Amino acid sequence: MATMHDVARRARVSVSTVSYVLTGTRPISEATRTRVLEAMAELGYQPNAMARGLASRRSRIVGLLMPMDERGLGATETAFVTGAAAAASAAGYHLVLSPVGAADPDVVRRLATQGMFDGVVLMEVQVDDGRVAALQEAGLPLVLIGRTGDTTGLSYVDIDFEQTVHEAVDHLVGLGHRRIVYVNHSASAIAAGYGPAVRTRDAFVAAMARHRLEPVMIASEDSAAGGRAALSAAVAQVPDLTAVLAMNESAIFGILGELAVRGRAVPGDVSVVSMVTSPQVAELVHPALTALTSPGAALGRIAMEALLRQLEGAAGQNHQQLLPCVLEIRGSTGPAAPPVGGAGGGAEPAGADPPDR
Amino acid sequence: MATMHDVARRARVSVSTVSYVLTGTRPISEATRTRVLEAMAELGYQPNAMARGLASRRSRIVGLLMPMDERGLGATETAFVTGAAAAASAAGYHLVLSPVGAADPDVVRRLATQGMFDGVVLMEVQVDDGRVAALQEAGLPLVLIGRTGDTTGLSYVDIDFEQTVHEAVDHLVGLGHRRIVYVNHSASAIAAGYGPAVRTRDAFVAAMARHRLEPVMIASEDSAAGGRAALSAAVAQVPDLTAVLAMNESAIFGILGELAVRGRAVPGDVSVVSMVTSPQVAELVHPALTALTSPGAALGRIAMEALLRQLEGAAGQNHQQLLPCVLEIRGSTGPAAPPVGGAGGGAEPAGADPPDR
DNA sequence: CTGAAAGCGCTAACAA
DNA sequence: TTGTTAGCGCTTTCAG
Repeated sequence: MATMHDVARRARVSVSTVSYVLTGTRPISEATRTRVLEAMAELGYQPNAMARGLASRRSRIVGLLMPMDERGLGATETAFVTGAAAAASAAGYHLVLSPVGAADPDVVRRLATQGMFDGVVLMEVQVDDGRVAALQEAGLPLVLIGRTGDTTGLSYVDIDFEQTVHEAVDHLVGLGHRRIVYVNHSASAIAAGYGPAVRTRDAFVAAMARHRLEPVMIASEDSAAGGRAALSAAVAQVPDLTAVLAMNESAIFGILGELAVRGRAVPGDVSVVSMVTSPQVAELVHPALTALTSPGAALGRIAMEALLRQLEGAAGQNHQQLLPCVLEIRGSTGPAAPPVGGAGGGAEPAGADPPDR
Repeated sequence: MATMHDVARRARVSVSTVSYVLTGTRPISEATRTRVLEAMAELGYQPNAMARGLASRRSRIVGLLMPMDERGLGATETAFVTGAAAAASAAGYHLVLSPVGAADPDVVRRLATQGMFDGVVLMEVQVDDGRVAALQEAGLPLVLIGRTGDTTGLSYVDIDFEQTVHEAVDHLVGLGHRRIVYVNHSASAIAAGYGPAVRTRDAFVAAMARHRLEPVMIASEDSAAGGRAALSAAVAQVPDLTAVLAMNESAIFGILGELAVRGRAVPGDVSVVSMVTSPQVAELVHPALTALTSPGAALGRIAMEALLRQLEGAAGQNHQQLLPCVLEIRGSTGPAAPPVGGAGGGAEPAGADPPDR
């Protein structure tokens, strides 16, 4: 490993000159610059990251802090990670993945004071999240994916759940649906103050109220089995429901499976909308799911870019941004079945509706 | 940020003593040790990661190098990442996620010579992968997830594709199936020497030969649409097929969808086995998929542990390990339909099968 | 068992 | 436009 001294000697300049052509923090004559550059190339020189970090107090490492439970990451969270990683990499930063549960702010505090991170992106933020305070106390530049309850003085990027729910409900109501059930995340997630679960719940109530409809919400475990149970509960509570709204990539398949088992055709008898879903997942089933596609990788990228801007430029403004999910109509939604009618549309030419386009 | 000097002063010892209680590289009397520890606690001291790295030439950072194309990661790859991250974190190492295409060994070389990584895990290894050579030249401890063609002198952890395919084929043959079609990854992946695709292809040919059956393989794009096309191609080539073997988490849903559209019941008419699949995915559909469950997170964890052992202990042995996928029989496989029989099982109790449409 | 001091490879004053 | 040099905070000889 060639060092800066080697380069300096070979280019017949001082180390500081070499350093300055590297950092560009002071003017260098074209002649010496090229001499230095040549020397570097000839020696295959690469600046030592640790030495740089120590001397400059900037590691060029950013952290991505995320809880990683046994279940692993869903498609949406994975997209955040890859988006953030790509953005960091593109800007010449390294991205450290740190598994840190929302429950242990102490681990976060330790990480923050080690001087390894120039800044961090915090994922899966809870409405009341101790990690945020720990990070702020450490004075570490910070961007959230998700939001705490009080966001004053914080930078965040999040999905616009309110708008997403409203759009979903409007779509269904526009098709004539009135008995719509919302399948949310688990009761424990809601109780824990998991933002997406809490915000969609509230938005659903509001959206239904706007249409003077009664909001029925069912909590569901994040699994196919949970989805089946949820659908059963939904039908028990609203036997003549015509539409299911869900925000649970894992449960959605159980919901569809249970509908099939019960002989309720999609979308003939029941329309299904999946919120915060990736197109890949939506296309997995037949008919493909009408969905509100999550911004996915874009969210991770935007969060990372906001953080890097904060690191490069002088701190300054907070970046607060909500990204909408975009409605993509596929085959799983259709006009509501006529209010009375026999149970099930068995007589309809089932093959007739040409779902996906 | 308190430094070591502060701690030393407060504990009335020299900096070196503080350092030694931290690293444990030389005996310290119990008395001074506790004095130092107290001083640290009182000051909330955390050793500076960069300074440590510079002085010790060990960053305690390991890299996870992976290609990250637009599509993002599948469930299996995500599991590798989380497994590796957890293992690194548990051992007190930081894990840097670096997106590095198989196509740019130069980027790898640059990363390797920056002195940021104590070692790296390389994912999605191609049979002929320039990154491996780049890493070896840089003298960086290295563990692969996947394998190159020639593995002498290399450490790797990989799925035992040969065994996996044999087990899958044996399962189907044991159920009486003889016309089995294998749906592999895309033709371009196979051509590029993507290990899983190449190895399963060869293993499938061998497994079928062992049973004196003709191996028919169809290449499929990694998408639901690709799966539909693949199933169509399969039926075109083997109209009376009774079983489909697939190793393509994305295509499998298209395959199932197309089977449903063609009125072929699963498993009544056609049995389906999905290889290298996570249980979550297998449970997504109805009937749930008989699958060879991939070791997932375990693979990432084992690879990382092998790397860390290499870093801690004196280099030494290569770790070469193949992990089996375990056969989990669910609802998508059953006895082969009788060799002649009418087209389709129209007379069967239709309620039994899942027609999700 | 403990201290003093020489770096690790770089950045950034300070000085020319 | 360039050189000299004092650190950055720690590890690790070398001495006691």
